[in-house]
Amino acid sequence: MQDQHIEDIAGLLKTMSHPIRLKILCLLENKEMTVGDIRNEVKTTNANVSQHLSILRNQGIVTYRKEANFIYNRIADNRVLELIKTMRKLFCK
Amino acid sequence: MQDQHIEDIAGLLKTMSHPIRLKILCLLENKEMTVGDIRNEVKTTNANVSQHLSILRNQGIVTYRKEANFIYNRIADNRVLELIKTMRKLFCK
DNA sequence: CAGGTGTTAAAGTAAAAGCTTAAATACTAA
DNA sequence: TTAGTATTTAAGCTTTTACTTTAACACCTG
Repeated sequence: MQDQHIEDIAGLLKTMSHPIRLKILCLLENKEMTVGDIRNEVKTTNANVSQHLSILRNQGIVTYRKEANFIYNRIADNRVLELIKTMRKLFCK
Repeated sequence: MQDQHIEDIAGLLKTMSHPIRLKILCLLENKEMTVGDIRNEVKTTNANVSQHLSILRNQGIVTYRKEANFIYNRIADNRVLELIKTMRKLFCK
């Protein structure tokens, strides 16, 4: 594996390696959610959820659409969805 | 996915998310290597490689055997091997 | 426009991670 | 035992990460 791939994948894993962010990704696996929706599932503040979403967006993992004054977040990268599925298969038995 | 699984997987990803550690895991994919072997591939100090190996061992990802005054490291968890293969398929095109 | 809701941004602090250096340990071989 | 090689440990320092709080911004509705 080339060093550039190593760097890229390490960056992705780092982004995914925070429990709150990983949980957000799992929550978004099959649906869109707003910041408020997510905050109801992950016990922390709105601001904190927003900060974690910002990290996920910067990494290109999550994107969103605006509607009224809600922002609906969803996973933007199908490879990440595949990766999550693989991890569930391997580690959730 | 249960919260405990989220925590566990996040911990695993965190361990794998450092470029040096991820590279070590890729190097160990098909063979055993000593600290010195690894240090030749990863440009850093012996002590630093040893510290990263210690983290990988504590996580249960890497194990080792002693022979003379060399220590041969190898991957201990087949699920991690699977995960690396999946990542290569998804992200190294 | 004014008030309310949802989201983001900025600043500060505390905790964790990572690297370097130097010393310590473990083993081999002369 | 002594010297040499391989690896580990510990301490110190710097950088990064994470959370909290507060203020700001965006959009809707009356």
